[in-house]
Amino acid sequence: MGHHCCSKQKVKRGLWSPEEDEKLMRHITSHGHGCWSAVPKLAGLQRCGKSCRLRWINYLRPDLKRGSFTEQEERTIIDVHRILGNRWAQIAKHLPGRTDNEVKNFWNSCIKKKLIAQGLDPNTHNLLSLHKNANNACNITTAASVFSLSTTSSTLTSHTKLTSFTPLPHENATKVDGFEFKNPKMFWTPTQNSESLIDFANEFTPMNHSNFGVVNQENIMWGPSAGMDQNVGTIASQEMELEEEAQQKKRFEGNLMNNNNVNELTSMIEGMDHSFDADANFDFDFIEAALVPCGMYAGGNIIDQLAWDC
DNA sequence: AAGTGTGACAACCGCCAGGGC
DNA sequence: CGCCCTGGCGGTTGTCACACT
Repeated sequence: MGHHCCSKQKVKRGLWSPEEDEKLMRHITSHGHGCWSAVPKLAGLQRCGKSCRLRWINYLRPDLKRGSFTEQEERTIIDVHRILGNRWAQIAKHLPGRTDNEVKNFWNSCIKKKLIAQGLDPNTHNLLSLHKNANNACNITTAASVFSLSTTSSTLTSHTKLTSFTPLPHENATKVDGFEFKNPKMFWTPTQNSESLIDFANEFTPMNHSNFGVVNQENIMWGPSAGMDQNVGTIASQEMELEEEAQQKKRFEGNLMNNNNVNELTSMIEGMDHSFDADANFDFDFIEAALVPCGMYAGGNIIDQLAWDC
């Protein structure tokens, strides 16, 4: 079944030949693509305009990065997917030179299996057995993010929800609420209203400023900073909400997450002595002091940052 | 050597939103 | 307003090379 743009013409389908690539490449480099539906005729191709567009975007474009994904790119995909879900085009924007199709294929053929092998649900990034065995000690052998965030909206300020956490591998385990946390670098403390960590996780919203995120060797995530979004849950008018969003957006500009500063931050944190203390409130001054030199702290968090990219 | 299974990558399909008329 | 066209997106299928039996 042809598309609107090519229904009247006899169109070729399937894999592109080197000759077709050459024609398309020559046409676009000298004339630009303009209206894609006009490209096949102008370039002398018996193809649908849509097919030409796809071929250019996914294969012929000169700024494409070739070769396999690096470990760093893989981490980025996992981290962003945890937050955005299957929004491949958005995820690809965090990987210069990679296309949404490429990211999607890589996810489906590779990352998905790795996560499952690690005992993680690739859709939610939760532990596969987390809900079934909420009262049992939870042991895993592979490092993963300590917790993950999922969203139901692109405006995460009012919808971000902490949904799960994952223990880290270490011989010195600490049990809290039946869960075995191993070698925690940092810890958030349950509120007085939380009967268990699960409750806490389910209750977590950006309004709970006193609670905080966790770090392991690979991933860092953290909750909103103290002093911001205090009124997110009670904003009365739409104007106020829009104003709040505009201010946040301004704060986050130019402060994109990347693995370099994540690694830098991780090494800084690991260099400090922060022993696990389930009763203590998280030391906000510490995290702020660590984040500012890395250029990652702008009164917001990674999650919001990503949301604004949508 | 031939058949079969599998994984990676390429391409297509249907849906949707936005813009022009 | 509805209709049509277009580009963008995500899910899915097709293709091919390679490994295995």
